[in-house]
Amino acid sequence: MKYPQLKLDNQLCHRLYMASNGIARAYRDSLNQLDLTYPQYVVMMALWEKDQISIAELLEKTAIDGGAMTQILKKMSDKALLSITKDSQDKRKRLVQLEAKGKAMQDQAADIPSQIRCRFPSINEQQALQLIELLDLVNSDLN
Amino acid sequence: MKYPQLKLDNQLCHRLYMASNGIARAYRDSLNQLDLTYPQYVVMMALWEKDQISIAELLEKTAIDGGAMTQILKKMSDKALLSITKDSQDKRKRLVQLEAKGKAMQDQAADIPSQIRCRFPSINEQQALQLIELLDLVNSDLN
DNA sequence: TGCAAATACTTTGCATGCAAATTAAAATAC
DNA sequence: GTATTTTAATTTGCATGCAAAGTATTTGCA
Repeated sequence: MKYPQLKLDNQLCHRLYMASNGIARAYRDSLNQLDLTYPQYVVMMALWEKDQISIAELLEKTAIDGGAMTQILKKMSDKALLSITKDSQDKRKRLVQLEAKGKAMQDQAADIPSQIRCRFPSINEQQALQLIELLDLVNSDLN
Repeated sequence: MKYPQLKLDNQLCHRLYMASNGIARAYRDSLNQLDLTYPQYVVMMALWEKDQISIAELLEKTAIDGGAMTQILKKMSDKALLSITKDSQDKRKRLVQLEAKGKAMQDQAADIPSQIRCRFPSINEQQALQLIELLDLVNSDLN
């Protein structure tokens, strides 16, 4: 190997790629029971925290792509999880609010985090917190 | 908020999601100059390390999806970066080998890692290594 | 030997992630 | 006050990631 810096073993990004895909895969069984994809679950978490927010605010909280968000919200609206209304103050904005079904789903989702946690026996609490801390540093550098 | 475990701020997975997408985005400028996407770059790194490997071996090293790999290799083959031949021993297998253009690209790619590294001024070397260590633990639990 | 099971890939259909173009409405500029 | 710019979303086209189905070979086992 001519350039050690090009070895896959030395790539932080490749590890993030594998971890991100792998964890999303780990969520799949739990989320299938709620008929949610991972990005849709993220939208639900954002709305459970704060309902009645604009799409722009939802984009900021979730870091989901804007183009994808339009499609995601349409599907979630079709599933009666939420509804979208025009903001009467600023007609460019649209407001997202949870419907009854979406609100009720929160109780069913409450167990998911611990289910996922069980999938990572090699990581103790301290390491999980450390990982979060380091990822926050990474993300802070991404603009 | 009824369930603190559902807060976005407490989600390791969401941070991984943001970091993975964000870093891949950070690679984009550099990779555009080589006319490569990030997964294609990963394939190149795998082949620079070890040429003449089967698609199965490439899948294992890169952790790219099998269905996607077929398409990715086709595009890379169209770009004359590599070629694919049938294994004469086992006709189910196909072997991937770098073409001249793909081999030459390694020199141009050699600067990419340091370019990316500069995008993360908040992370020192020790933290980068620690992050790699923790991600390896995560990935080891993802079998 | 003969055939079911496993392997190595490919194909298909759906759900994003992303960049770029587009539309509509509000904010600013002059 | 109208033109220009900015902001909020949607649309479009392309590249995966993923599950499931399909194809071609090779193994394994009776």
